[in-house]
Amino acid sequence: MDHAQKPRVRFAPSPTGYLHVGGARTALFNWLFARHEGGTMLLRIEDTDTERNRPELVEGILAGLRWLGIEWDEGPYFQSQRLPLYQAAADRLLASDAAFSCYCKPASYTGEGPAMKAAGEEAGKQEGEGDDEGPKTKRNIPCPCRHLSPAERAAREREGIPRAIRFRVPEGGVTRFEDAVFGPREVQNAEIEDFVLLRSNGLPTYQLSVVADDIDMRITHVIRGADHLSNTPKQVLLYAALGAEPPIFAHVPLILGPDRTRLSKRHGATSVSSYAEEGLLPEAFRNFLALLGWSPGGDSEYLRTRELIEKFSLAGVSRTNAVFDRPKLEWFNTQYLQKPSVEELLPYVEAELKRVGMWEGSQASAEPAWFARAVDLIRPRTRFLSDFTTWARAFFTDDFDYEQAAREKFWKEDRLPELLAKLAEALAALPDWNHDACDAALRALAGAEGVKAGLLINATRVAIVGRAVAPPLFETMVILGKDRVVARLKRALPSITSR
RNA sequence: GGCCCGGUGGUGCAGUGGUUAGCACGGUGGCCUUUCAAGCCGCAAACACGGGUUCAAUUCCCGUCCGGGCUACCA
Repeated sequence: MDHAQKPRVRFAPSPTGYLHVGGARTALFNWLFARHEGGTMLLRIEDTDTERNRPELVEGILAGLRWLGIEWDEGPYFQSQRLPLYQAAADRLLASDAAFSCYCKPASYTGEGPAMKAAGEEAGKQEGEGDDEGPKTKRNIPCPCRHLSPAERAAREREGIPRAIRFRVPEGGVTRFEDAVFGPREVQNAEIEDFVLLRSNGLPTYQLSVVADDIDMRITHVIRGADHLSNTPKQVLLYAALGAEPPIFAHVPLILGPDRTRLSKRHGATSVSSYAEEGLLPEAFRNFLALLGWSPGGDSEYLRTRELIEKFSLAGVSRTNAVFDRPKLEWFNTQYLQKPSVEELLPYVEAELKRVGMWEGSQASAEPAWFARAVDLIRPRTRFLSDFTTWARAFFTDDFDYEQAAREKFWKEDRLPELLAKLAEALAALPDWNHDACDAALRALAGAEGVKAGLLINATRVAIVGRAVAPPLFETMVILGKDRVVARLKRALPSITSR
């Protein structure tokens, strides 16, 4: 039955930090794939490292996914609540001699402490700890416990030495698998060390828990960052030892900072939540992220989510690391601020107005139709949601001020107070309040006074919205209404004089 | 250090054993225009380098360089 073959994928973050853009992109690819294939997406929290795990961060990760609009069909599952499964898997491996007990002190049998290269430290992850004393070379010295006799093992058990469980990697041969992105892969088993499955505290390591869970949850496609590519052979070995068929692996390229090094804090905002706070539209962020390491082919890059889902395929995933390009992200945001229907945008603008306390009791909240017209008028000039409450503030509240640069640019002319006072009078006398009437009244005044219409237009704009950059004047006047325009014109006079 | 992956304008992606090497962002010039955007039109800008293989390499192979990943009782 093919309905039984529907793909099952998962996003499996570890709560050691917030949801960062790399994780978000991985989640997005899984989600797009699942939706495209009509499959199932699960969420699994990989919290088996009690040292680094911060339970309180889980909510933030979920919030980030929700903001992005990535919904999961199952979960979240917590590995910390599934420990018996891993224990059982370890027991089976021990029983079949595919694993063995190790009594070494952590890392004591290898060459030495961290012999990592300078570049490896950069991620700024944890404390550098060990100093540059240790040997620069580190060989994969096999763990001596691999060959312990039953008697020796029993002796150690009697002594109560803590033990970890390690996988017994086959002596020779090669391990192969096919990666949907990187193609056929082949690794000499001799290159793989006897990795730890179960720590001495009884908790599983990533290698064990990820495989045990992916088997148990019937995951068909493992779509994850390419940083996991090198460890995949270990997992393939585990699948075999556990008698399970491995899933299809698809490793997606990493996201780098502008300097082509791993994206990190010093490259600026890397958490999804910071983009939410900044006033980006989730769909814009999704569109941007989708194109990092994936190409739909074709010329257009502005792809609504439904199109992304339609077009997504693992075949289009690139093997080259991608650089996070902030300017392009902003471009996408302006696209999503301007192209979709106003109705789609309204909820976001409403939320933004509420966020800064400009919603309650406003015309925007009282008159939905007016609100829609105002947003439609303002949005062509916005780049962020926050623009609605910053430069477009005067559309929603009388409490605004005059931008200094605007005053200097358009309030130079000495006659302005006099002219604007006359304009206020003329406008107040208008029987009908519409674009053409306002336009005619202003131009008539300009003609009569012998000044260019532009002078009045620009000065008036600053007077009624406080900004040099704003929507076309007469449309703005119509939205604001006669009373407000006249009042604001009069209110501005003293400020112009005192310029 | 060892093992592995990658390398097309500044950036994200297309693409091909023979192409005027395509699109988008950004940059730049112009049009439009009451401001500023948007929009439209144009311009500059790339196959990392060195060897091969081949009639022909951006494309296939090797090396170098550069970048990245893994090499944890982290994920």
